[in-house]
Amino acid sequence: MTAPPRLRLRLVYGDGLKIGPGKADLLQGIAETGSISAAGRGMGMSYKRAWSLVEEMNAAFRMPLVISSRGGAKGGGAALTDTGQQVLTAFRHLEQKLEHEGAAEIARISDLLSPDFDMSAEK
Amino acid sequence: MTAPPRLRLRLVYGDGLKIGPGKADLLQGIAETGSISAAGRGMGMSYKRAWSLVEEMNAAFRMPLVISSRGGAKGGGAALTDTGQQVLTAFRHLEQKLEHEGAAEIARISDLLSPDFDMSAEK
DNA sequence: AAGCGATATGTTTCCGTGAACATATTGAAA
DNA sequence: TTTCAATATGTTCACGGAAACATATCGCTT
Repeated sequence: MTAPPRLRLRLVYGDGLKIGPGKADLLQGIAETGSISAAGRGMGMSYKRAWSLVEEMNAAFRMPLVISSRGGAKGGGAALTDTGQQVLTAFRHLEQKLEHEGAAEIARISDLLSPDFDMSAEK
Repeated sequence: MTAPPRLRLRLVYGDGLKIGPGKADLLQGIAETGSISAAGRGMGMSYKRAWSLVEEMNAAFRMPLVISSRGGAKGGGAALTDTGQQVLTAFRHLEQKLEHEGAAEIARISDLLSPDFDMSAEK
């Protein structure tokens, strides 16, 4: 039996906006660390890139998903807004549903794979 | 209400193998046209790329998903094997399930988007 | 035997995305 | 009032993947 795959899912809106694992992980990281840069570091992402994604998300929604502050005791920080938390939660639920409800189809594909296709190195 | 997003989902196996919308569409195109190049053309993909994807898939599964022949009256052709048809069908079912079962979560996110984010130009 | 259309495969060119580097700004704490 | 850590933002550079270009091969038709 071949090891199950990781599922990657993203919502693609008509314009450039895409919401996928990258943004979801970033939101989660910000919620956990209280910092854009720390969240980025945690997932091997440059601050520049992390900040760009945050900016993109904040611009796309009615209300920002992330609020941030500069200066102060610890230099600044960031946190999820209520909207941000909602988006993250909904996305995670969607991922979970897919994994559970789609188990049969996924297995059907995995079982057809060549046996020597197991977890090895990844790019 | 913001237009619903397109859902893109892919299965990522440990090594380089990824199965997503591109390969699924290609398989479907081959089934419909009976030709790798015609399928590629139909989706704005070079024959080179289309063929590379086919080669990749054939190598990853126990049995090839696509069989092809060269020469002959019409130059050659290609078709899905039984395995190929199974993989395509399973993937499509997975997509449909996601769209149906995940409608609530998707709406939850879409409703938070800025109103002026509708279908316009796409990349 | 010549032609055609599609598969098969290699080589080179181009471009967008992210990495790397650089700097300015902010405000509480020491 | 100096320091500090994180936000904010711009610029340049390198790399990988896809496109573009180029051939070779095959086998039914005519």
